[in-house]
Amino acid sequence: MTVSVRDVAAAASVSVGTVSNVLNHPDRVAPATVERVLSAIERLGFVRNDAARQLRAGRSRSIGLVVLDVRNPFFTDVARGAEDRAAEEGLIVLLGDSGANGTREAAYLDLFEEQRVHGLLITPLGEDLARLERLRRGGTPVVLVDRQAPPGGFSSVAVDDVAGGFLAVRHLLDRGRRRIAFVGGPLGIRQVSDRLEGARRAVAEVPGAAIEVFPTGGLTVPEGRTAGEALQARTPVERPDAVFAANDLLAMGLLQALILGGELRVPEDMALVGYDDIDFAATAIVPFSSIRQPAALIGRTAVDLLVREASEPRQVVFRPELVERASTQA
Amino acid sequence: MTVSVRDVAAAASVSVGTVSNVLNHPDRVAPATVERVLSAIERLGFVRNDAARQLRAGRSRSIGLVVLDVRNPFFTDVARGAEDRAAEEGLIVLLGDSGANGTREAAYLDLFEEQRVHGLLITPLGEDLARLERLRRGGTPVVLVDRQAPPGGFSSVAVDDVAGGFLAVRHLLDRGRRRIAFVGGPLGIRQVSDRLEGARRAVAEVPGAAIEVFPTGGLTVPEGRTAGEALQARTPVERPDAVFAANDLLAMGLLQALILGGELRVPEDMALVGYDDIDFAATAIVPFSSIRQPAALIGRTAVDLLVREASEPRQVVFRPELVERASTQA
DNA sequence: ACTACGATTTGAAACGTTTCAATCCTCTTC
DNA sequence: GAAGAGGATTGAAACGTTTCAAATCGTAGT
Repeated sequence: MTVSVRDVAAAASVSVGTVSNVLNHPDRVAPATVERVLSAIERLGFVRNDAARQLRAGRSRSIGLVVLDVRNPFFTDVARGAEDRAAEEGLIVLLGDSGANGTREAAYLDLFEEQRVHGLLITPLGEDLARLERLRRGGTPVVLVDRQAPPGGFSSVAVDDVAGGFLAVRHLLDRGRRRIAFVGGPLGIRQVSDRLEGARRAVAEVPGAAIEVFPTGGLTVPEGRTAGEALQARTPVERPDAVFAANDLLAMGLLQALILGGELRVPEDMALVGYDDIDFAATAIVPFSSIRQPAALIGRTAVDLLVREASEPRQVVFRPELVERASTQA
Repeated sequence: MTVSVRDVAAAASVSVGTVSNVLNHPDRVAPATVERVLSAIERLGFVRNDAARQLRAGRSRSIGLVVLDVRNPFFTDVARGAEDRAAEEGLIVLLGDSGANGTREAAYLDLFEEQRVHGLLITPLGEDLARLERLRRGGTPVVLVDRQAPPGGFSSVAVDDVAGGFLAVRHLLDRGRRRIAFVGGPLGIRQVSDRLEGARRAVAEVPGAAIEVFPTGGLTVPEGRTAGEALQARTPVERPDAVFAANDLLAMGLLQALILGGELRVPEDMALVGYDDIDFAATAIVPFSSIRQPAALIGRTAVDLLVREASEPRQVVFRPELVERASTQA
């Protein structure tokens, strides 16, 4: 049925070894022979079988990337950065979406392990890194994405989420707000708890400031909307005067509930800061302030570390920065 | 180095054939033996080598999906739908991003062909389907996504883009607008030219209405911004009073240029309709009207057709619908 | 006790590639 | 004209799995 290297060899009157050499080491083959083999390949419509190639090589040329949510523009930007860098190395990226779900995460890890991926990029869900540790020991380089690893262990590329949370809430306090709401969850996700930690520190520095946590079940627009309705329902005296959302999707949902659904004004009644600075933040119904992370660069760097992993694990940490917009104007 | 089926066989004192049967046809093996093999697998940390598996099987369990732009939420929604349906069939989706670039599209096709994917889902770039036709004849089912195929050829799942364009512009005309701008491009992309075609038909039905095309180099936010600046620069008398953007990312860019960058009001000075109805349209600085397409359902259906492709190619066409928002209020 | 039959298990072949030691040529060089 | 160098080519082994015909075992029926 399908054309194999053997058929090509026969058609070009050479051995299979030569055909393989034409494909992989053209310099070792006489130009005239290369020509002849290439034309046979063309004529027969031969297409390399990657499975056989990998089987022989012992390792594939793809790297697995497991993210928390593909629908979050932050992660697609990371993916894009990773793909670009991977392409430079002749590698391709397989994108898996764990949906912040432990079972799906495990399923993708199984899959990538069976595929003998060249390496693994992952935004791990919980604190249990045993599985990843096993993989790493088995010879598959692993890079933690958007999650700082303790030195000496995994390579990692992350943004200082505690600093980011601090930055966000400090900004709200600077604007004179004192009753801060933190919207985000589940707290089991490291990014969320770190951002909250930073927020608390900022609040601790200012006498009279307080923070209240509005936990959510996930980092999505609908969850944000639900939280917004809860805020909305409060009487003016017991209502926070500012919100820090753990990511921009939540912030979007909050805006929907506060402005479209309710009658609150942003920033007058409630200031808002988000996290990630996705493209859509600048064009939101009230363009909102956000903590920017260099998404594409994170992806790019992750692949970088992966390629060098052979030598030695390294931890890279980027600094987040505040982008001010209308949602926190005086 | 790595544990193979042979090692497991030795450890469990059975033949390799039996190990394979435990993995693939447990019912053919005596319960006690299954137990013994499973425990050996556990003990040795055996992981199936997918390359060898595929080599033997002749075909992989993954299906390739090539989209025009992963950063467009419409396509990630399609991907999500496809993944869900694929998971039900025990298949996994490999996501490729052509970036509306012929070279990258070809590269992904090469890759997927070498991987002997189970099937291919693609939003093809141009009109040249010869390559896909060859693939199909070679036994790899192909489903065209978001692009209608002529009956008898490929399976396809699409939305009637001409109808969508018609719907959008008809709505603008109903609102009393007469000078319509169409923002989109390149026109080589079928979706774009179809939507324009529908727009023209709507205009043709109303005496005194005119349409002007503002071509863009792509369907992205920055391209929309550029087009917006061009609109912005017009004097009031020669400026259109409504815009139909070929997709929502363009619409976002237009909003940025018109409102944030300029001094035009939406919808008073310029009404706006987008296409795709991505989640962010409802929360834009001016929530804008858009033509909704059932993205996740499209993905889901595409996999559905793929699985059935063996039997007979089918063409599915969904109807787009208008969602009205503030950008086209009276 | 003998046969037949079904349930288990076995072991070698096959999938299509790459690698590598061995072989074959063709020129140089002395 | 012989020896040697070195480029080009060959062909078999190996990668790890699944399949399938054949072998083995145990048991029920007569």
